[in-house]
Amino acid sequence: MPGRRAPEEERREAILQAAFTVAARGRLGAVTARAVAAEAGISAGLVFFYYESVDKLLVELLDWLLAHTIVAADSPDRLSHVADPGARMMLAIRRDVEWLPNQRERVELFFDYWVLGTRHPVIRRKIRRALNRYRDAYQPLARALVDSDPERYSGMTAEGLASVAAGFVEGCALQVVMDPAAFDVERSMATLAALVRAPAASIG
Amino acid sequence: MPGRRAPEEERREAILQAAFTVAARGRLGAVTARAVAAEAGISAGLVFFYYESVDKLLVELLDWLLAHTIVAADSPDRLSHVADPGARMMLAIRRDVEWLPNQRERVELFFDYWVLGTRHPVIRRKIRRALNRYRDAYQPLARALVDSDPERYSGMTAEGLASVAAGFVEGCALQVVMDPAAFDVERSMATLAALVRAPAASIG
DNA sequence: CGCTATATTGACCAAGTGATCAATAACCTA
DNA sequence: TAGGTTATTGATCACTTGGTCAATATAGCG
Repeated sequence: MPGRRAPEEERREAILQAAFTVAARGRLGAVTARAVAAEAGISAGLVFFYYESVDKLLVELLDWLLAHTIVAADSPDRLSHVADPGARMMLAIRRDVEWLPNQRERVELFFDYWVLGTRHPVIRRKIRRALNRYRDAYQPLARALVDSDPERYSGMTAEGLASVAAGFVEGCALQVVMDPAAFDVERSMATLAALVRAPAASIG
Repeated sequence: MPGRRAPEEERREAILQAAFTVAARGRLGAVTARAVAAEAGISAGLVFFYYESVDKLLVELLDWLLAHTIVAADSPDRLSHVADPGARMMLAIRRDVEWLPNQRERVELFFDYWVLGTRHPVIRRKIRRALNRYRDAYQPLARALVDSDPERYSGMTAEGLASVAAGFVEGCALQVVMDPAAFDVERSMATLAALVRAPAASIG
């Protein structure tokens, strides 16, 4: 029954939503034109009417993903009442790590895209930027920490510290995706805290 | 020209080798029966004669990968002359991180398998075990470090420390695959060293 | 009520996939 | 040299994929 209309923007969005549903259910590999169309309750051809190729659809889905969920840049307010730079840093990391298990689907998708990005230049660029943005989000905190006692933190740059912090969270993300049952937020955070707290002057 | 024989084991191995060549060139997605056959200079059908399915071939390739390269369990001898547990730990991490850039192809493949594993139970199990084995390989070092001064490292378990160490290396692997040019071994190690060295009693 | 524009369909295509299998050529043995 | 064994081939099948497109039903407009 051709001809039935829907507001244009809604249709586009509905298709994107359907693509996400399919991806959440069966990962990126399941996102085919036909599968998305079936999920959206439309014909396959219509997918190509709104998105000229599956590739474009995937890129837009990545944009949607990055904009809506991946970047945990929201609510930095909860940190504002914590004065100590070190505690702020740890709290920020904890917040992100705690957030991972709830969003496993999306984290998995992100890794799918990440792998896809190694062959797809456009996606690679987007993923790189997202990761850089994520790392940079830690820099203010890192700088505050380093500046709070330059002598104590000599040899450590804000960039480096931010990089390690982001890397730690990413490592946790890896574990969450790989073996969700075995991942324990408290254990990871406790170890990180103990590691950083340890005055291991002999290490390195 | 059918009928030409080759020693059986050699043929199997040659096919596996061809599969790796193809995978190293075009990632896991490029490993099709025809591509492998072409690389090995044989017909497509013969691939199925030696490996009953492409799936089985992929699993065997993963085994080969894990056995031959991924696990950096070799040469723990270089650590033996380092007495200090902390220094040993750092040296072990450094050794693994330094090893990453040279093996980018294989690390990429490993991540391909890792993603594939989220849908393929057999592969998932193998990957999990490999990662656990890798983490566990750090445990003796971690335990020695913790035991060397229990008071100082109170609140830190050998398991947790090993997990964080492995996670750090995995994080570096992520960076190497995503943005090889931007990855700097020395910077990563220096930051880690500085982070651990910092007597940040206030953190956490 | 027509007329135009367009959103929508479903058939269709070419390409590529895993897998099967009869035919066959080379090998080994007697 | 003959004959059985088997490794090897390449054609072939069924299926899925991205993508195209003529046909068409609907909506909006006069």
